[in-house]
Amino acid sequence: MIDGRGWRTGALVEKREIPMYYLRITQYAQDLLDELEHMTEWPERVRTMQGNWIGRSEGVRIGFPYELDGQRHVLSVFTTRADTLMGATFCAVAAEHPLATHAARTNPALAEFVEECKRGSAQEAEIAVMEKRGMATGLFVTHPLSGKKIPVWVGNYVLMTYGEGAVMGVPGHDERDFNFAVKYGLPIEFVIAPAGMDAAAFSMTQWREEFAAYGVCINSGKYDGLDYQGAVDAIAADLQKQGLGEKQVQWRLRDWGISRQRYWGCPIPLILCPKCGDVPVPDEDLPVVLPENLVPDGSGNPLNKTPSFYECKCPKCGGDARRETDTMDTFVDSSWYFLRFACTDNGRAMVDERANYWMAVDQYIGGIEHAILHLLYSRFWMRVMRDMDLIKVKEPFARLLTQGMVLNNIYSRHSGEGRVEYFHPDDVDVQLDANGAQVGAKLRSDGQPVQWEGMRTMSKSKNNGVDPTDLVARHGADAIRVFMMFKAPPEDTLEWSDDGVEGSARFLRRLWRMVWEHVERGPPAKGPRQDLVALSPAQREMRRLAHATLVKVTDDYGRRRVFNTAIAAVMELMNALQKFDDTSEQGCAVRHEAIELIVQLLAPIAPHICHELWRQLGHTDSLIDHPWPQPDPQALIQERVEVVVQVNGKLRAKVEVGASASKDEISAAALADATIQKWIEGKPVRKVIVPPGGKLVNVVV
RNA sequence: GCGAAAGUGGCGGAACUGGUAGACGCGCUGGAUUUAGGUUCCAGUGGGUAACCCCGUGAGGGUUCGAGUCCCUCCUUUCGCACCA
Repeated sequence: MIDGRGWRTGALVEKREIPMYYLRITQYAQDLLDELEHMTEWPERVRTMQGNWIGRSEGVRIGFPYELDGQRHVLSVFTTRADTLMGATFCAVAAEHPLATHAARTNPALAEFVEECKRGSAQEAEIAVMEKRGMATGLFVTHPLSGKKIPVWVGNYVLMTYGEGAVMGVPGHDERDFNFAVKYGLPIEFVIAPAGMDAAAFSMTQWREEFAAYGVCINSGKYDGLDYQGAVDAIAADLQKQGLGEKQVQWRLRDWGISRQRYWGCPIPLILCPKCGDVPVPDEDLPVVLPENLVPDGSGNPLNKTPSFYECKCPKCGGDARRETDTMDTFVDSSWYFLRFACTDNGRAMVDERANYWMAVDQYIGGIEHAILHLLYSRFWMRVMRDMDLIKVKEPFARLLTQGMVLNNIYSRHSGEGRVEYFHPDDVDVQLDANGAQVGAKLRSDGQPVQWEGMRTMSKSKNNGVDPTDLVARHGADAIRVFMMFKAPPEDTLEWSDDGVEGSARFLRRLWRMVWEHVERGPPAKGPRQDLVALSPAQREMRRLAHATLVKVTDDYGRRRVFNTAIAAVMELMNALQKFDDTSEQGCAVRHEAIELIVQLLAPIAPHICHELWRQLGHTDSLIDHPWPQPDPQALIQERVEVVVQVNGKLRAKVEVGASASKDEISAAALADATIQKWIEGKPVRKVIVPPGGKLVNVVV
């Protein structure tokens, strides 16, 4: 939608009331919220976002009585700040509220305003930034506690979909109400004294953040002196006595409207009978099958123009009826498709017993953009199926990984008439300065400059997609896997880079060559033989590094679930091993052990190459059947360790001490160091701090 | 606007519990090998400085012996906001 018109047809967009089918997700709000707490294998931020989306708030429903056409009615509002009720100076209702409709009947200006509000956006983001406007209805309601008459306004910021489509206006203690009151000259009353704020600071013209703070009731008659909770409790009790309110839990979550006015979705299996109402399609007539020969012409749902689809008989009374032509939101399908993988061959039921065996999904992967809707709808759908005895589990996804999207460079040229042409990064040569920073880009075919628009999500329209099959053919699937796992943590966006893939391929070639040379040098059939006591310091250090890498990589894969640092650790080990040119029998045995570890550690990332290298190393079993290696505690022991010495928090020297040195020994060694002596010369040493771990000393002078 | 994240060299990122900032890789520079290009190998690579050193994790303040990490204020970017899915 652009400027209130559809971008394709130019048609004016308007809000319209359409009867729709809703799924009552709100009925499960509490359980959907409660269970989040136990879903520890989901990312924290997704759980937080879902919790906020469900949006439980505890407050008070308050009734403002009024008379209309001689009959007594009550305008209901919900508030989390019932303590401010005595400061309510107006009420505001949504444009769709019955009171607004009623008042508009006799008030043309109001009718026009109401119509204007209805034309406005329904999107939360747009409502939030639009100008707050209102108009008096001329109607008044009675304040339930003070008995004062207070005016009812129509506000374009009041949502019909939240609560009952009406709010009380407390300009003294709500910023939105304050601005509204100032704008329209409505009275402002201050009824809360925020802690630590001087009462003289109250202003009738300038909003201050503190006005909304909790505090003690003032100017509130019998409630004066009560704090937030005391006032809420007392006011709720008084309202309840009069039948004009009670404590209530309100949810931000709305019911799920699933009707879509288009034909390429799953049919809603209902028949609309003028006599019997909405009648479900009988089981034996399911599924309802859509015609496949329809072509949308841009003027609404083609099913509405297809009598062969919508004309039918009512299953109850046999009379002429009309089949529902709205179809379902595609989120409906995505809410349970995963269950069907367990029972694809069952054409008689949604699921069968096998789904109970396989569910929940052990590891679900999806983009962060699905953090709320898809993942919440699926959780809801499972609960419904469980309540219908179709399945036994209620949480669909045991562990969730929200992976980042893949980005690539975008290059374009903008022509005069606002047209844009996008060029594939493969067809562009990049110009670099002496540091390797990108300073420009040219199209290879004509040598003329193109504009770089940064790294963005791969898409057809931006012509920056990459076909993985070409790359797999050129470098092998292992190299692509190593690149993708190495480039960034899986949750982060992945910036595509041909050079990066090249680097991963180079790394794997280096590994291949290293194993090859090792195997050539001596028959591994002899097996690794190490006399641990007789290892030289260099051999011992090599062996320590290999086992330390094993510990780190195991932790990264297991507890931390990050792969880029695991691969980096293996690369480090390989770099060290390449410098280790010890060809003695002991040296070869140490190298053999380290190489085997590398092959095993890398196998989850580069399975094909590692499988083959494992066999080259003389094994007859398959690597995938081989148990994960265990570190040798003996190998991890260090005799001497390096200690970093700081003076006033700045790194000044490094000293070596025995691995079992005490704190006193460490600080003595640090203070004895010549460089440190120079730094502390002439200044009294006030403190020497040796934090646990014994890897660092800070000398404070 | 609201909710959720993120911001570290030329680039992607590392630093896990407040303790050596820049691991690892890409790129770049120089050299070796090569008829040449590519490949491979070696060395260097945050900024300033002749050096000692100084400065540096989006900006500004604070806590601490010590802050990329904790606290406060602000800026920017990304995701979501219910009819794109």
